[in-house]
Amino acid sequence: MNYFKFFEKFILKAIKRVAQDSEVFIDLAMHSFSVERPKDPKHGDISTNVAMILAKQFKMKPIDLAELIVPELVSSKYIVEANLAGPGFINIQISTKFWKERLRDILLINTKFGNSNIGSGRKINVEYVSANPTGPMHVGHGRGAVVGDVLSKVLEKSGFEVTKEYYINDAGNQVNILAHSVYFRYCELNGKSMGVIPEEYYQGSYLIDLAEELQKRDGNRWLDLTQEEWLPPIQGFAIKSMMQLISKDLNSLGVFPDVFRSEKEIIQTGMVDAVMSTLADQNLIYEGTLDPPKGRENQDWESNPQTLFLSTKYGDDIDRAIKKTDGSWTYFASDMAYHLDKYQRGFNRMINIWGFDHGGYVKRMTAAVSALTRGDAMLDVKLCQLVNLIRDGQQIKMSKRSGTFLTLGEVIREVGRDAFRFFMLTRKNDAPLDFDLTKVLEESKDNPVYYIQYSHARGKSVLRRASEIFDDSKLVPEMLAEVELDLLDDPLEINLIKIMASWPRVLEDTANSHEPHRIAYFLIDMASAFHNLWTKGARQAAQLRFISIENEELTMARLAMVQSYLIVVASALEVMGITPLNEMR
RNA sequence: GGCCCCGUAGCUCAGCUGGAUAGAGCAUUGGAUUUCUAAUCCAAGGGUCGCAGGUUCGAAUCCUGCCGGGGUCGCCA
Repeated sequence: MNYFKFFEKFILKAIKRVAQDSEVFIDLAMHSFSVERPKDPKHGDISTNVAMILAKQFKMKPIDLAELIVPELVSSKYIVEANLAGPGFINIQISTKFWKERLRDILLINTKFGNSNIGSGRKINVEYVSANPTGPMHVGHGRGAVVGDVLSKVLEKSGFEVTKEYYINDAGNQVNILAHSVYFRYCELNGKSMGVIPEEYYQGSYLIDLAEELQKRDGNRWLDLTQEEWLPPIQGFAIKSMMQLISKDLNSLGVFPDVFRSEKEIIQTGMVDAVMSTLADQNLIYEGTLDPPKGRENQDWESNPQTLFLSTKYGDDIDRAIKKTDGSWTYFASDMAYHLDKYQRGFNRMINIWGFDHGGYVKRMTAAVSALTRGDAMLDVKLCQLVNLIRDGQQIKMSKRSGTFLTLGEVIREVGRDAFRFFMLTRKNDAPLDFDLTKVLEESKDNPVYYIQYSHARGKSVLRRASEIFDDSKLVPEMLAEVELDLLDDPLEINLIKIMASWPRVLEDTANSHEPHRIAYFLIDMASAFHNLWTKGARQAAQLRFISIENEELTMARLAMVQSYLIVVASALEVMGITPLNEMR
């Protein structure tokens, strides 16, 4: 249960009663008041600006309206106090009874606590990574993979029917170069003198490995053929191998796309042609010339007429080319077809996770989606900023030539899946991220992964200790849900419970904003509240220790809280794709 | 030159889609160890939220214009 929504509904009812009493008609469909947690705890648990927002409709001063609302609120058994403050805020103190009930919710609903139905079963497509199958992925791809994967899990928990999708760019120039690069290495292996590898070819040694594999499989049968003969099969072989490599790395990250969609297939089945003729029917395609970009050197610019899509009609800055001079479709053209393909598969909500260098591409794609679906589908593009790799305080300069290129697979093998996933979400996606290979494995509170895992291990350790004293059957969540919880009354305890109770809200906000980093920050907050309590009990106030032999009732209440904590941490970690640790040794 | 993103404490960054006295970690200083794991905790100092206007009861948040940093700019994907 999202408790903010719960009280929002309650406030709404109170408003209705006040409106009735004062014979005012108010338009509640338009309500947009806030119900939030004030920064200052002195202002209560929740605070609403409803009186300020609706004052005009009531033709009253905010404060006068608030005074009418307050008595209505206090009638709830869950509200112990409501008072007005400042220019017309209503600050509400929620009863401890309410928080104790949330604790029971957690114990009974377990890891499904926080699940909601805001998606109401609607389909949504999350396209992520989509790295070109021309080489191994780097950490930047890993960031996109984690962002997309965690977002997908959040959306699933929020009642959407999610499809995780990877678009394979297996058509066009880059995969041609790939084929040539492999063939070059293949010829070298077979003793043909090839000279220096051309600069535009992919240089990486992984292609030598690939060529060796090819030779092992086929011997020298491709050697003396024409390009027309060798290119298609070798290209197919190379793409397939690269995709295996990429999938393997994704899997080791815990990322498993549901669908791999091939660009080549989309082109070959004629979807692009079909889409373009539809657009032509709508007069959205024309022959024209583009102006050269201003302010930079373009000595090679030739103003040729070309086939353009009228993306300016849908908010783009200029119209965009859809055909190359050789007559083939541009990447944009096939990407339009691909997005229509998604729409036709039933997705009118799409999220794309892209690298930051594709920022200039967003407007034309959202324009294309509105044109192709006549405004029925919406596309949200999330751009992930660069990841800077750092070791021992020094930035690792990535250069494919000098061989200081660290692939995603290598980094995951070094730091582990869980740490990598967590750190990828310690920044919002559009901020650059420093990834420090040394710090990630550091065992201290500077390292949020350890901080959180340690708190979980501590909780587990309490339960292990408890099971030496009590019967195990008493310690399972369902049984702990039955214990008397009123004995939990320390501010630190209530604070922890409040944070745990806000988990559903965090999930909802994340699902609505498409910002998975919020989960990471929530976990840090919650772990901090737990450590506070722990340390205080262990050192400053022995009466706060979770287990006190002489008071079984109190101990059971606290074990219920610890068990709840473990449940919420575990489910937040689960969403992040991270395995909670039971002990740190 | 056009477009997109960023600018918040000495450093790295949050800031709940417009709320009250702007937060956290690191660093600095001073404290807590007969423990359910000190791999933790507590306290203190530290700010013209890049600048200037605008919108309104109210702006770090929305709009406009500058300044600074990054990205990107026809037939690469």
